[in-house]
Amino acid sequence: MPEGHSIHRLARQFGDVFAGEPLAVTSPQGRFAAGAALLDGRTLLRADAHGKHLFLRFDHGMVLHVHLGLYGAWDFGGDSEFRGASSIGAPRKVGEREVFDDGPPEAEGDTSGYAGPPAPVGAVRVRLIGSHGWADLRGATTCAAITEAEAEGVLARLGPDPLHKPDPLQNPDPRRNGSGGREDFIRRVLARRTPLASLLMDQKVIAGVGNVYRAEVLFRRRLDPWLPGRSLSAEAAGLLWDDTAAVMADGVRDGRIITTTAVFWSGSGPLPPAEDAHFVYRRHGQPCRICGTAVALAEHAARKLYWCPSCQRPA
DNA sequence: CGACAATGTGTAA
DNA sequence: TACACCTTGTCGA
Repeated sequence: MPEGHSIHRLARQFGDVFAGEPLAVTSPQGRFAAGAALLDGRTLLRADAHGKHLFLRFDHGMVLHVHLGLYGAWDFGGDSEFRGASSIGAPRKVGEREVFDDGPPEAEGDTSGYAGPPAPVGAVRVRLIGSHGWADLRGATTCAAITEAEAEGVLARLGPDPLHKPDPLQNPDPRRNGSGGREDFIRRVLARRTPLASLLMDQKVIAGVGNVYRAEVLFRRRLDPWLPGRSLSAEAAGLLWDDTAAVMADGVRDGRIITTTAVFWSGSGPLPPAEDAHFVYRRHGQPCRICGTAVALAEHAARKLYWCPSCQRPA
């Protein structure tokens, strides 16, 4: 259920909370037992996200590669120190649930210990345990212990990620840094007859966009989802990339997909409630927030596509 | 309690 | 295009 913004938050969370110390790695469900054994006791060096893929890099060169798919999720918990370092402070988000122990570790004056993870509920594919917290993974479509070379192979199959920093010093690979990615995206869109609705869901064209951002950014740019990519100007494609990057960066900050701020809430006040967070996604039959026309719904490549047939009509 | 949908992808037909 | 994957929340009987 998560789109790229959730995975970037998860990478930050793992880097903040689990990096730098040996981790106990197990597979309570058993399905990942062999992979867990390859990682157990190793120190996490860093956590990276590209699109919807998460890479946890360990000190012996192995990488835990996770893709949450449609309904995968991480649960986190730990002691007060874990909670203080946690970058996930907002209420529950899909794809990143938090469960904190309610016990009184502080009363015992012992911050190094915590009650520990709860007994596994359901199918916990992998469980990571550090000195201050734990993480449980369930329902992921991919969970594998791979080599760095294999991780490079995964990255090579992905297009540019708009959440990557455009700073070429931090991100020397032009294929992966934001500015090179923008040009790459424009090139790939203009080269194809494929409808924009399909191109935005193609992880080789732009990595990290899912069904919600797809619908929302096309609306925000007033683009007809059925337009062929090659019918766009380079400028229009560039603006589509820019708006996607901006709205996904908000998603990383907020822990939610909210695309209507700055339009209805002026951007500085409290965040809008869930029912007002989107322009068209899951608003089929309801009036468009701009023009009042009923939001349309179509099944496209086995996914639901929402758009405003009036606002998003070709000029 | 069962049916169904869900912010996704890979594989087979 | 269809289905498998395999989990959870929601809704209706």
